[in-house]
Amino acid sequence: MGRRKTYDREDVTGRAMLLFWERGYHATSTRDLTEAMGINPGALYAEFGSKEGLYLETVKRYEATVVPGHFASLEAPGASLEQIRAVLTFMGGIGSYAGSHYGCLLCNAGIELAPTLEQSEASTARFLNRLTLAFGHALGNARDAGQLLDDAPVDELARFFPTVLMGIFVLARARIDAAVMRAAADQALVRLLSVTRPGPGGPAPVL
Amino acid sequence: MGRRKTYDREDVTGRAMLLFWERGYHATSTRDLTEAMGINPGALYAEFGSKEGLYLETVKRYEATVVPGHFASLEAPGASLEQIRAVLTFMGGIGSYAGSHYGCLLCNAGIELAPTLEQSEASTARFLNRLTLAFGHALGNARDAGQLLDDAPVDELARFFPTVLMGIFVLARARIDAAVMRAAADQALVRLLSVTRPGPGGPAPVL
DNA sequence: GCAATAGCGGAGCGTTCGATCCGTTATCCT
DNA sequence: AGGATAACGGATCGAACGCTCCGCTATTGC
Repeated sequence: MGRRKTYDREDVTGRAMLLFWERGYHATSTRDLTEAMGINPGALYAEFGSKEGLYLETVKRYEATVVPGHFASLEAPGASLEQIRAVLTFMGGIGSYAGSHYGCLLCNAGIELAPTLEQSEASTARFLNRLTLAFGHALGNARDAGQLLDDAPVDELARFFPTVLMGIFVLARARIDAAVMRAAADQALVRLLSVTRPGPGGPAPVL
Repeated sequence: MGRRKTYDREDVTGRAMLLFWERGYHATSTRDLTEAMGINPGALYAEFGSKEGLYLETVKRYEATVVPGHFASLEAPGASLEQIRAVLTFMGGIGSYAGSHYGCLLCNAGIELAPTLEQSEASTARFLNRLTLAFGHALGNARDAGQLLDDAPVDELARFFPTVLMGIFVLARARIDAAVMRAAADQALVRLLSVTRPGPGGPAPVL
């Protein structure tokens, strides 16, 4: 009974996410948030408890929507060489997209909040671990399918690629020339190519 | 004439730098700063004009002291393969050092402030460019000395290595397992090894 | 239709922010 | 020594912060 909410929780969470993503946590005030979300302070605190609570909720949403949008292909059962190449190529090119200066919310969180907010540190660690597992999964599949040399250091590569991506996210947020990101991704791809077994079903040309 | 300052400008700038480095810009209040610097607000504003002015001064100091401490070897006239290997190896190992969760002030600035403070974006771009030139310089020397294959993509590698370092800085700040950083640096080293010419004066074993 | 209830709207809470001001104290020049 | 000057110390400014409260409105069950 009683009045119905005039807002949709997922909708307003998404709007808040965009704001935190673009400006960071501290540079986004509750006033900015309520305006962008189209709700009043009372609703914000009834729904999310605190600014921090709202922030953590936007992180959840990011993990549930944005992250899969880019990495689900790597996490898919059949992920293999082709998916790794696609992800690295795409990330190398993000500098050309409008909005790339948002960077990655979880990478931004790792820099701005990890030192002072334990749950933020945890979310970045979770993200890194997820990426490592995803790349490891795809690399393992590739090796099992005979696409990789037998001595390819799968575990090391699975840690290497996410690190390169973090670097690219930093560059994107600082609006560094897109060519730098592209070069970085290309070199990561060359490293991948160097452990790839030639032959049918093998690598497509990278450069 | 008049009373002498009871503080040393470089000393207090250094203290402020440590605070900004550890906590970021917004999470550091002027009160925190004056306490750590051992001066009162009046002195801060007489000396630096504003919190932002002080911050930009700490960035200058960082560029003048901390950055050369890590990359002067690459910028030195005789820099070559050995120096590149040393820098990458060191950075791959920073996760083992106490204080590595500070990350890199200029990388942190690129994430937290680049979107809202133009001069901060510029400082990160300047840093990236500096690293790219430094690696390019050392790689060029290495090629000229016959340490690299003739078709080694010097310019691309000079953009690749700084990007990997940025990724490592993010990981360090988020207190990710040191093994991840090490693996990332190792793979960058392997990529370098793959364009290295075998022979006398050539590469030492990496792994 | 009417009381009960849940959400809306927004004024305003106490606190902390970045920044300023001024009485006091120390130092320099003559 | 003494006047001029510059920095100290810290109280305090207005604004903005995160957050709360309450009168009002819309919706519910009976």
